[in-house]
Amino acid sequence: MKNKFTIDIDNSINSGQVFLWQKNKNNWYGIDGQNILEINQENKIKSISNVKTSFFRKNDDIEKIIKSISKDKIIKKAVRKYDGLRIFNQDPFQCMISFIISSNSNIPKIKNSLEKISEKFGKKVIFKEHEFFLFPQPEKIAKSSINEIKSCGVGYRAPFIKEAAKMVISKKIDFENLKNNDYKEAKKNLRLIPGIGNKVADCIMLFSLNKLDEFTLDTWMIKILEKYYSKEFQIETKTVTEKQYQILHEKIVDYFGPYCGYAQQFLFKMERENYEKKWL
DNA sequence: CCAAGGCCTGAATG
DNA sequence: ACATTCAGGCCTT
Repeated sequence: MKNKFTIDIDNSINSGQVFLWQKNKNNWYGIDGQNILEINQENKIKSISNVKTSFFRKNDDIEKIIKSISKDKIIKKAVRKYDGLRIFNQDPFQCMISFIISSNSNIPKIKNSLEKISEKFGKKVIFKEHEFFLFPQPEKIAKSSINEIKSCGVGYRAPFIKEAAKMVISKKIDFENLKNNDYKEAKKNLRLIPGIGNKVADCIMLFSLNKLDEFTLDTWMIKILEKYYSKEFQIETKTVTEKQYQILHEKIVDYFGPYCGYAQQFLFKMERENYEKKWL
């Protein structure tokens, strides 16, 4: 019997937030930084480190969150249809690299690139009789050459990736600080990293820095706003400019409230399924 | 402040 | 087959 506290693992993994996951028979296996997670059919979670993980955000009061974001028919429908969809709390470094790679790309390709990066630079480990590669540490990527990084299929993003890793090592970017920063401050800092603009910063903040009060405005979310929310949020320019992004974002946070990140995830999932887009 | 064009790559499209 | 387009953007002009 399904209830509000049951996580729908398949839908949550296949919602554009994580990429290094694979299903083997009935179990899901995923890389999260230096950890590997296994989820079986009964939603039992095991990790290679046996350290308690907050990956599944079980402390979120999901009932309260759902109530809070359920402002209209559209979002209510999405919430109902994708009942167990949850946001994960990822390793920030892996999340940051993932979304730098995501720009101007698509899910299968992002996954492919991240797998190559893990294989090339990450530590090989055996877990549950399967071979995995952990996500590489920042140091490893920072001292690699641009061409080595390029060989993972990331193209022009290679120098961004290297610089991002260097900024983490030098503490110009400190994830623990960013977690304590508010939305605006964290975003300002993240955007110092090359390859991280509005959209990428928003993803990193929602998926790894506990910023539930963000709403990512990628092409899909814009499409959704135009389709279902044209009265509430008018988009004035052809492409969403810096200024427009800010104005729109503020309006949306006003509308959906402090947990609007969840609203984004439900709407995104719904619309992508409508278009039958590919997942992992 | 806004619009336009280039950028790696590979899957999809014609 | 082979060329062209396009995809969860970013950055520079």
